[in-house]
Amino acid sequence: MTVEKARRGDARPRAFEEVLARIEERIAADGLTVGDRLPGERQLAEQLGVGRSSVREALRVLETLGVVTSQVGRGPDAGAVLTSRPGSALTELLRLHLGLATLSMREVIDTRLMIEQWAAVRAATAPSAASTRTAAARMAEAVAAMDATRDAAEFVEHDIAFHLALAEAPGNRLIVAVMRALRDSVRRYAEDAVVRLGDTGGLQDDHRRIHRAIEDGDAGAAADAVAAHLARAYPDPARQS
Amino acid sequence: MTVEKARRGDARPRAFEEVLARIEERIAADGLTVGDRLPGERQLAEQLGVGRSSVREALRVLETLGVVTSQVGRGPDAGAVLTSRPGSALTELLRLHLGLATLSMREVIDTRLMIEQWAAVRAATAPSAASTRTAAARMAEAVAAMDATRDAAEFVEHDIAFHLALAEAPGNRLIVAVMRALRDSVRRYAEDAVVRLGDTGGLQDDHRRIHRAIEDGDAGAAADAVAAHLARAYPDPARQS
DNA sequence: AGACCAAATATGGTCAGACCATACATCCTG
DNA sequence: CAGGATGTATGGTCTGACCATATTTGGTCT
Repeated sequence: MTVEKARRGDARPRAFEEVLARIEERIAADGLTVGDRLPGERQLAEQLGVGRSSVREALRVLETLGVVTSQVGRGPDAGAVLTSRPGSALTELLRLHLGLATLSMREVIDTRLMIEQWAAVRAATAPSAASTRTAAARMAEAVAAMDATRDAAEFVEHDIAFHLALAEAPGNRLIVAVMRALRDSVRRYAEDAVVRLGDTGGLQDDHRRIHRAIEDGDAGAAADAVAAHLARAYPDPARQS
Repeated sequence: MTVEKARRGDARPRAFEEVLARIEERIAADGLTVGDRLPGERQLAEQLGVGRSSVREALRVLETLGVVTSQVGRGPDAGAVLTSRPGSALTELLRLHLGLATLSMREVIDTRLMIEQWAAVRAATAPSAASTRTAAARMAEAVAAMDATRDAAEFVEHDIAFHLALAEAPGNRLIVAVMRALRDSVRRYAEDAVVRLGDTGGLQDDHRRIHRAIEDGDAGAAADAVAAHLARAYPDPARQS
């Protein structure tokens, strides 16, 4: 039968969605901000005329999205507190969709290349900005730390710090959050890459080249250095440049 | 029994998190993919030795992250089905964090600039690739549709289509998902921008310039055109270039 | 046979109530 | 006044029940 099941994707109002909307309204109306507390689950349920389980599902969604965290017990810190962790949600998102093969590693690597090139160009364009200075200092520290270790896992940790510092240079929290999620989701892959390469000297040369280009304010060189680095660490079989 | 009391900030293992992990394992082990069904809530609860409410909270998380959708009723399509919608989660994430002032509009606009420049350069570098051809055609359509309307809301709809087509040119689903979320979260802001500008001729000139640069394979011109376009649509008071 | 309608059933959605574990608040004792 | 015992508010979890929905099943009528 060629019957279209049609409209089943449409509005099916669920109680927890209503709760979600009401909580959002409340946040906006009361001007709640990070650190403020929401009413207790039982109280919310009564106020909104729903069961406590529906309230809990709504809070679970907010927690997943990094907007609240829940603490048990009693006192000022107990209950659902507004927070701000866009990063954990992004990380979960990437991890799960990578697992489902909805996203490929190549797409993740390409996205990293986009972000890091952008950040490097921005940083090199404003080499004396405060955020660039901080980032450059942390990048230098990370390079030194990578020099000082022979352990692959430790090397990767400092490598992550290096690239995260780079992404933080332009001072865009959204991009930092995305970058952090990307790095977390490819952490294991990165270790494999280090082990496979064996010699980390080439990677360190790249790191120094990136750092120097930013210090010199040479945006073009910075972009090239980042591209060369990612091409070395994650060679793309499909693209031969 | 290994008693670790778990200090305050440590992992507080919750039943639904265990369920989440087990479902993930199951997806990986059974090689489940988009379209496959998970067992029913009651069955899962029994298998995992937890209450149904805990299973439901786990499923709510997965639904929030765009990994499953739930359908009521009976039959092959009922129950929790694996899907792939990273976009809706990203949109919610951005909307909520913009509401909480965790992210600023400027950061969102800057991220858009990054993505669109990257996409334009990629497209211009491979002007004859299939994905670029498709994208260019849709961009041309969108430009024509914008020419044909005087309604701000309708203009914005086609404008979104134009920019989304641009982002899709390189064929990276992750970046497309991010771009879609960004556009959705600034939709209202975009309408205001159009109304404020009054004349959409300049925007259309930009659109044509972007499209032409891609057709001509001129990566530099494409990047410049995108930057000029976003600077016109969302002037940055802090940056005077 | 076929078409149509009614009952059975599987599924998610929701609620109410109970109980536990936790962690601060309060009170009582010495 | 210090320190422990008790109280209590909070989230976490389970159970059981019922509802709404949508398919499946089976029976009945034409």
